[in-house]
Amino acid sequence: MFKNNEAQALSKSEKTKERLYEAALKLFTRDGFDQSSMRAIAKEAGIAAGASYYHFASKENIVYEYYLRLHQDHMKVLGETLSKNGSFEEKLYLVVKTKIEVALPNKDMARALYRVAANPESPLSPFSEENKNLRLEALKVFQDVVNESKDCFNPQIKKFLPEYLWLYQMGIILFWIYDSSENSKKTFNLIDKTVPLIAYFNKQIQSPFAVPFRNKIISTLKSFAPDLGQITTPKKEGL
Amino acid sequence: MFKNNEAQALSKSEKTKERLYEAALKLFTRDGFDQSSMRAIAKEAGIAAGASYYHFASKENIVYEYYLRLHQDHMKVLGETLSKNGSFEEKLYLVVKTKIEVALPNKDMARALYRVAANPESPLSPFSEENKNLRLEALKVFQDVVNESKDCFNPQIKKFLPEYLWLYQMGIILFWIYDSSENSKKTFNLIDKTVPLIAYFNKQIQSPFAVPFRNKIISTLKSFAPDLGQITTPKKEGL
DNA sequence: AGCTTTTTTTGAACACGTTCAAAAAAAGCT
DNA sequence: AGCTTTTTTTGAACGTGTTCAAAAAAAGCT
Repeated sequence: MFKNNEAQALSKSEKTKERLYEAALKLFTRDGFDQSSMRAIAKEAGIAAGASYYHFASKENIVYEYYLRLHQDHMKVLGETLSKNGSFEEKLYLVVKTKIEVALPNKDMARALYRVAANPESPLSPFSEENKNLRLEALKVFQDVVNESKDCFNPQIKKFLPEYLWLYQMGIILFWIYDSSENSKKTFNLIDKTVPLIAYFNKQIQSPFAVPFRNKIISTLKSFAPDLGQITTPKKEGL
Repeated sequence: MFKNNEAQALSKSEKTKERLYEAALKLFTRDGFDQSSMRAIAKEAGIAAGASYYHFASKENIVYEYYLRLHQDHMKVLGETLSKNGSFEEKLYLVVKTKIEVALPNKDMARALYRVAANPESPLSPFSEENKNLRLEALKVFQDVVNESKDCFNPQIKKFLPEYLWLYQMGIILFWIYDSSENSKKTFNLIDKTVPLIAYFNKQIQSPFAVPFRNKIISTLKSFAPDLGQITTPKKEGL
């Protein structure tokens, strides 16, 4: 039944899967997601169309694979450069900037991904139950940004901040997808401006003058924290 | 060539279109957007599948028709209740709340719409060139909210505020689409909390103490005003 | 009424994503 | 080696959104 270690047992299949993934990436990049058919991708990889579905559950799942690897690449880049000693602002800036930089080479894939993301019923949505683990993974980075920086945070805000920073990053990515400026200049400009704004806002809100405003914000944050560990998308909903 | 008034000339065709639209709405509501085939919709309307494409350019275009009517309904509701005399907060609250209320009966359509919205290449995207007019229409409401209220605004902020309020509304709708709470309770709760927050934030920022912060914000708003009259989505983009 | 032009409908066809029973290949076992 | 079981591939088939030439219906015109 169960043979030795799985990694080895699957290695033959993994090879074909890798070939398929690379063929898909090539065609997606060249012709776009919609314009690349599964038949063409399979042909490029040298297998029959039907075989693709042995390796990927769907066409969108190939994009999901891209999503996973993107995250891994991001982690790798951060592992090298995200030092333990930096301000909140510096760290947040680094995380979000590198996220875009890593995704940059294939905007079309990112677009396909966000089309899926916008469909709450899709199991590939970043908010779906199936993606809980990856979401929690991504959240860890922002927990690090908040907890391991030398800045001070209101304890209540500190609790929710990572989840909202994740949402902020989602917003930046969405902006980037729509951004047709040269080299995504506008997106990087937006990051350059909003990260300091967030940091500044956070500092200002610590002032005694800001107490009532801060309380309002805390109250709102509390009610609507994305609660990334618990989000589930409705399978069906009547009327 | 051109006969009398167009409205009358098209009336026969419009009738079939209306039948088709209602059949689509019925099936979408009952079975969902993806689960309703064009063949089934056409059958329900009593015509051949091919004929549907004489009336609607695509399946998604039916959703777009829904989008248009939603806006008209919203305008109708606002026309009755959005008085010229109200605070910024009251007006903003009314606009956003009624927007959701009008859309409420068919969340599935709204979901299908936002799936399209997330695809910048789609001509149906709310950011696309083709939708410029509708976008400007929607913007007018927020211009009214800002200009016709008795509140004071920093002149520079006043200039960009309507476009950002439109984005805010987009965000609320996106939240609503994911919101599976009973009667969309959570979404209304979010509106209840964020509208006062926006109003309060706006008031606070007028204080002399807030000058440096305000300037930072104005600078950012300036650079990234959505500029809703000029957005165009890229047809294709290399690499 | 008869002829022409325009508008609307039809149904077969296309390419697509996906499924699946059957075949082939590989691995495991004695 | 031969047999069994598992893994992987195949290619035909399904239902889908959409297109299009041809047919039908309607409208316009004299």
